[in-house]
Amino acid sequence: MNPQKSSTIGDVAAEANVSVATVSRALRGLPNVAESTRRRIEEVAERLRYQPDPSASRLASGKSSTVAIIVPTLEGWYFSTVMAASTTALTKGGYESLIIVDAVDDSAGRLVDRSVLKGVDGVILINMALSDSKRETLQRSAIPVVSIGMKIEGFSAVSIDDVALGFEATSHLAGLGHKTVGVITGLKWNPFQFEVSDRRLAGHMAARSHFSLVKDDDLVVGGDFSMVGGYNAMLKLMERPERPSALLAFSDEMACGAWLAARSLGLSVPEDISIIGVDDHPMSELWGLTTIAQNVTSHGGLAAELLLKLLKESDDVGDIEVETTLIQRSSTRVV
Amino acid sequence: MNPQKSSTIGDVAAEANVSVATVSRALRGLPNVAESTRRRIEEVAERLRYQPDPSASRLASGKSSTVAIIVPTLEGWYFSTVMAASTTALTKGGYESLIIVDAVDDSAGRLVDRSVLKGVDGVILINMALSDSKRETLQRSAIPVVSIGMKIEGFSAVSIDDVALGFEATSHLAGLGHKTVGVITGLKWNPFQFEVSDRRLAGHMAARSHFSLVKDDDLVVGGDFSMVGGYNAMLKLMERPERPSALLAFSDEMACGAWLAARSLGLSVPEDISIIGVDDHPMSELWGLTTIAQNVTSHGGLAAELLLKLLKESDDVGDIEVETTLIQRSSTRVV
DNA sequence: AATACTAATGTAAGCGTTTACAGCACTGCT
DNA sequence: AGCAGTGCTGTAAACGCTTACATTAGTATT
Repeated sequence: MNPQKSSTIGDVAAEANVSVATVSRALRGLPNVAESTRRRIEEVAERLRYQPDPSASRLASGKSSTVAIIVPTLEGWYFSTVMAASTTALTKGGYESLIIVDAVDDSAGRLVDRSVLKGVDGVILINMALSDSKRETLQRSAIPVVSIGMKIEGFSAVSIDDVALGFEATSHLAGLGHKTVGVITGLKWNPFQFEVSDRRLAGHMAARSHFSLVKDDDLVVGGDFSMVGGYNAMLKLMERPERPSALLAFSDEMACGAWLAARSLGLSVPEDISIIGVDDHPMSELWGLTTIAQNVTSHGGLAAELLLKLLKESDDVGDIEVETTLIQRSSTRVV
Repeated sequence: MNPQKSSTIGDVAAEANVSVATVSRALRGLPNVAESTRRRIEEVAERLRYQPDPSASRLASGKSSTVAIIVPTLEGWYFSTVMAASTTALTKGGYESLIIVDAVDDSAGRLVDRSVLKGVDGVILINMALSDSKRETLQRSAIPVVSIGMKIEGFSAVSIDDVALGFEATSHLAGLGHKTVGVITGLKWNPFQFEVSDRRLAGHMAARSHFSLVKDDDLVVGGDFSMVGGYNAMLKLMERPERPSALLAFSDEMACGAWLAARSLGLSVPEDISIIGVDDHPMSELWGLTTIAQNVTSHGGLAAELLLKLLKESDDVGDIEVETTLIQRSSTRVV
């Protein structure tokens, strides 16, 4: 009936005829406890189904063994994949994952408001653009932070060279003879979070000049990193009198959405239009989509490991820049 | 330099010339504290940047304001979507979300092993089949649990009628005149987690008999709820001499993967084969995929709200069965 | 004016750990 | 025999809150 209070370290100590200190040491594998005592304590703990109370450990030790994973949204393949990878690595390292959705337009901001930061040992930021006040709060908290996908002053980061990526993708297209290339960016995605998209666009623009491509403004339209966004963006792009012969989408999901839009307009890929995406989403191979792979899973894992290292050694570990590679499949061809 | 110890409730109390008890009451909005005092305390707290230490609150109050969201995997649209919805609702309700990946093949099982359960006020299970020992552990912990997608004895659940779903999808196909319908299930998905897939299959089988459809065993092949899985399953299905004229895939992602496979074999949808999926994934509209919608987002939200209610009133709230609806688009047609 | 409430605040005992320090029983050395 | 060292264990003070209970002052009731 009464959900019988679960046993505490004291119960175990009493039952095993030792002090709580010894139980604490024994159960955590610390040295200086006789093998025989340890075994006895473990046996008692098992029998009593003793589980240390995390809150009490935290309060006493100051360590929570949990890290906050902060994301602007949970929607879309990118975020869930990175998060999954980070969580897995963190679990392996003995940490729990507290997930926090901190929409940027949420003016208050979960991050600043709540006392979450006092409850975690570290923070992983996934593609989070921080307002100054949030960055400051985070910095002042003095807990290790690693950012994924975006370099943020003062924190370690795992990222790619988005500018180079934009350039490379475009130059692939240019190399195939395309002069008019449309771009679907991620501008709409997050009002305060232009950065990734902007950098890729900067790379594209550089290539545009370098290869003397058509420079019209209406060749760039905003998506939101989703298939639906890509679909709609493509429709808009195709309203142009002179249709682009190639398309660069800043994510594979948008690229596939655009592909579907193209098809709905009666266009074939790559016969009528070449498409290149970014990510190397698992479905891209099925589509035969040419893309710039960025190994999203490893981003998440690397960041977690970086954080784990910071948590242990606490001296600053540098940034990691992950390589991207062009994977040429059948969605792009010479014009 | 020294990450200057952040201020405690004691600091605030001293600065405001009141006792810690009053500060505690004031900051938590409890009654019985004079407006003037409250304002003064709030002002001091603000100035000192005081944030209560969650571990200490938890230890003292016994409530952690966090709930564990337990999933077998984080991969795939379904899980990330449900999780996102739950997290959002929980945040709104003042709870943090601890995410726990408890792969079933992980014999030990995070759930049983670690003292996670002592650190949370509630649990949301997303499509988790529990071993008996895990269910027992959970039950013994006496904390509220709600299960999504699967009814589990002893816990509240938010789910759909998977058997009916399997029947309805099949009868839609049968109604269009199809006699040979292939099925892509989710068997491979999780070795211990056949249940959802099995129930849908049972519904399908019932319809198969009811409508006198072709009954060959090789009309049912296992996918893993992903596009890639659907693609491969479709390839396998099509090795059959007498090809099915219609396909039921237990998720939209698999359906689309199958669609791509069909195309790679030179088949058109729905001319050569009709396809129906399950979920109403956002991309399904773009494809024109006929599907049984199950409003995944609302599942996550409803479950969270159910849990919130349990957390408050603690009397047993019943189960919720969410409606599913057939959405007919252009991927199915008369044979 | 004495009594009974009520509202605001304070006191202090937990909550269940961790950990610095002390203590004790040996062993081995001089 | 005395002493230092070592290995194991116990004592007790934190950790930073919440909360039952006590106290005080002020107001209303008779």
